Amino acid sequence: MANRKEIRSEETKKAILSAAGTLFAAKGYEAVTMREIAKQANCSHTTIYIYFQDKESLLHELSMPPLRQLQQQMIDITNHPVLTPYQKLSKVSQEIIRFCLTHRSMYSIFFAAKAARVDEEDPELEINQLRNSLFRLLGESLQHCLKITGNDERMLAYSRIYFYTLQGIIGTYAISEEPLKELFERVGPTFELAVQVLVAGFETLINERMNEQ
Amino acid sequence: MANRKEIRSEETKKAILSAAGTLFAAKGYEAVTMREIAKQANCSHTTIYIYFQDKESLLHELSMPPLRQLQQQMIDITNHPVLTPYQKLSKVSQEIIRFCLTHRSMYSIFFAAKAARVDEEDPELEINQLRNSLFRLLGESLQHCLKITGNDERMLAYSRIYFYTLQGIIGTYAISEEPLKELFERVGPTFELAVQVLVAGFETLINERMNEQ
Amino acid sequence: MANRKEIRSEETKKAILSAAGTLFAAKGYEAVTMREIAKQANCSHTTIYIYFQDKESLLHELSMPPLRQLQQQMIDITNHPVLTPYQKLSKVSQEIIRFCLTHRSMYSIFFAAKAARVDEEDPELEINQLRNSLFRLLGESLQHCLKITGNDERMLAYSRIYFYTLQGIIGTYAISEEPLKELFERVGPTFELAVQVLVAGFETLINERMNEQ
Amino acid sequence: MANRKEIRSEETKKAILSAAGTLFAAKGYEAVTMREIAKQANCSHTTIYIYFQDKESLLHELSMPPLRQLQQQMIDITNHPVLTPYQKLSKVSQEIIRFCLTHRSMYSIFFAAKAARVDEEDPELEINQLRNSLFRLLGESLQHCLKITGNDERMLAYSRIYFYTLQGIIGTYAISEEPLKELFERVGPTFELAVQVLVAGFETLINERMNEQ
DNA sequence: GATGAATGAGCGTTCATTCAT
DNA sequence: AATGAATGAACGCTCATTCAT
Repeated sequence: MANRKEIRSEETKKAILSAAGTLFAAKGYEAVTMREIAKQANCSHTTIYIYFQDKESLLHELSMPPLRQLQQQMIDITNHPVLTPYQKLSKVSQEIIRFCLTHRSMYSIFFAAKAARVDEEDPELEINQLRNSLFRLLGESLQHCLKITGNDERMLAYSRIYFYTLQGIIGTYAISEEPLKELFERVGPTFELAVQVLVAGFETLINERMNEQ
Repeated sequence: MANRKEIRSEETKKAILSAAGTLFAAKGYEAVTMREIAKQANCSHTTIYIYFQDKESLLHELSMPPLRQLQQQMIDITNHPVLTPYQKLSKVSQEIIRFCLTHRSMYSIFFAAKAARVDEEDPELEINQLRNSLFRLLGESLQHCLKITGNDERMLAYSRIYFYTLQGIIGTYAISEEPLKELFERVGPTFELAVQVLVAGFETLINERMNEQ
Repeated sequence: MANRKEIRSEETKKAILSAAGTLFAAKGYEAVTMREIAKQANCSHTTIYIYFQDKESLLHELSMPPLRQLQQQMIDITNHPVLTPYQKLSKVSQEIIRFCLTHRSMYSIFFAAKAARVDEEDPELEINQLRNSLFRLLGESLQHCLKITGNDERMLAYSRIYFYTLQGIIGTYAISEEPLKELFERVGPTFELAVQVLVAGFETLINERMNEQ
Repeated sequence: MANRKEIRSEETKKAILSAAGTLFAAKGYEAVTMREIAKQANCSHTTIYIYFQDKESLLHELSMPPLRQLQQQMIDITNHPVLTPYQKLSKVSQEIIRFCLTHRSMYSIFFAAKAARVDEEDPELEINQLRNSLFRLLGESLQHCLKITGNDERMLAYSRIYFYTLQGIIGTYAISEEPLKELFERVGPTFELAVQVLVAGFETLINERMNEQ
């Protein structure tokens, strides 16, 4: 029965993705071998090549669903009826941080400029679209929070600075082996404080500038 | 003439260092092979072993002199008789950023936690000492700027946040291929603005807290 | 058919073992490279790593079965109901010689003191156990033949001398390229004569000593 | 002055030979590198190639003088006016053993069949001549001791057996790291006993055979 | 669809040896 | 005569990938 086979096939693919995800997260992309993935997925290493073109494709495909999930979370927060703009920005930021540290090995795909492989087709475009969408959402969230209208250079600079700090938080802990839970207990409040500091700083500068004029 | 030989030899060594530096910066230490370095340095891969004990030594030798230079610059700025604490912090930060982006790949050596391998000897210790010294200098500079005395938890959190942003700036551009000069013309002012924002933010929070009490 | 594949696989493994055995015997373990073995086995050098963990494992796997066989032969001879002690000693000695010259290079594994690396695990232990067992069997055989009871210093010296001669026979011909059959036709009787000479010599000294007392 | 230079040159060569001798003896031929030899000889590793064609030549040249010395010792013992034939055989054997264990790494040159490199010229011949001479001296010494006249097959077999035991003694301890002095204190008497046993054995067989006839 | 067998390219490193001076 | 610089070949080994079934 074709149906039976399809189900079985889909299961294998999922097993591979799951194994790869776990291993990439645990040891980093480079340090994981195809045979390791195969062993954890309970299949032959050659089987992986039936479903995925190569190792990199695996990583790619692996990163799409959680990215989409993150996107949805960010949209949900953005559209939340009750939260204040600041709360939205803070929550969105926390989600991004949490996501990136949960998928340590993959975050490089969408945060690193290199990820944009230009020689690829639709799937490649999709990940770039997604990435751009996330950045836009974050930028808008910041903009709402700062109550700035228009997309002037100043806003661009603020967005960048905000992004730097986020990137720095993620980069600092992406390589650590500390379990996520402990990590957040230890420095999670500092992450929230960082948002507070940045927003306060932005506002101070905005006010100063208004007074100057 | 022995001189001629020595010059030639020195040139080869420099060519190797230069090639290694460029490649490490471009692709990261792990991803670069000795043969690649040799090809770029226009020599045999075995020649590298005449001048350097192994791949790691190459990286080490490559990173120590600029690190020492950076340390000196930071000390000079810190001890400057005229500059205000804020100016010192800003300048020190700019130097760190400039240094890390000049030596893109190597910054991982002292910014990445991994570098601190305790089972090594003096040379390894030296790099760790240097690193600690740099962090301390930066932390003190921030502390002076914020006029906080004592080393409480709040100061630690602020230091961390400050560090995140720096790390983020560096991480964001470390992988880009953009020439340093252009890069600084384009976003250098944003880096300065980032310091301004952070300091303003810290001060706002400090004041709020004082008013609360 | 899975069978077809299995057979092919088994053939490859055997080809590798055979090639390795021949080469080790001809040139000695250290002097043989994996690529040489592969070439002689008509496969890629990487293929060897499919069947054997590393070079040492190859040697190990190559030497265990014949060693076990030798042990069994020695036990069988020792327990033989009809043979005289002298005949047993002679036969046991011949088997050891024949074995070592059949597996020329590998004899170094258990005759060379180096083999006894204590930092290894079970497999390594097994080969050491085997070796000890062989030596014990040989020693006991000599002791029965000489009708010496107790394990005094004299017996130890005699055992050593007996062992030297055996080792000398093996060492002399281990490096020769002469086919085994021809070799035994040519000097096999001399090997038997050597046992005769040694036993006669031992007995003479034993008698002399008894008369002295 | 040519003389001055020649002396200096000769000194360098001697230094190299001395260094190589020490190192070969200590670590074995294969494990010693040309650079090591050069360092110990206080010269550049390229200098070695001025005096010796390659590494193997070094070993070769190194083995000639001690071999000649051994030959002289054996001749002296053989021609000794007072010693009995048995004493001569025993002494000659002890000298061979002592020599081989003193020059552990080199003994393979003249005891191993491989040493006879056929593609070489006079020097090669010399070492072979020497080797043959040593074997002849030993054989004659044994023959005198056994009082056998003529060179029949039986004598050849006895010579072989005697040689096996010597070879075995040397082979057994050539690979050990035990200092020579300790070694001889520990098992030197056993070496003498071996000669005793063999001679006694030979004599027993000779007598038996005479009685048979 | 799935797999075991097999491979070529490549890794860091070492070495004896040659070249230019 | 002597040397530092430089090299090619080779080492054991790993890996992602392809082939034949």
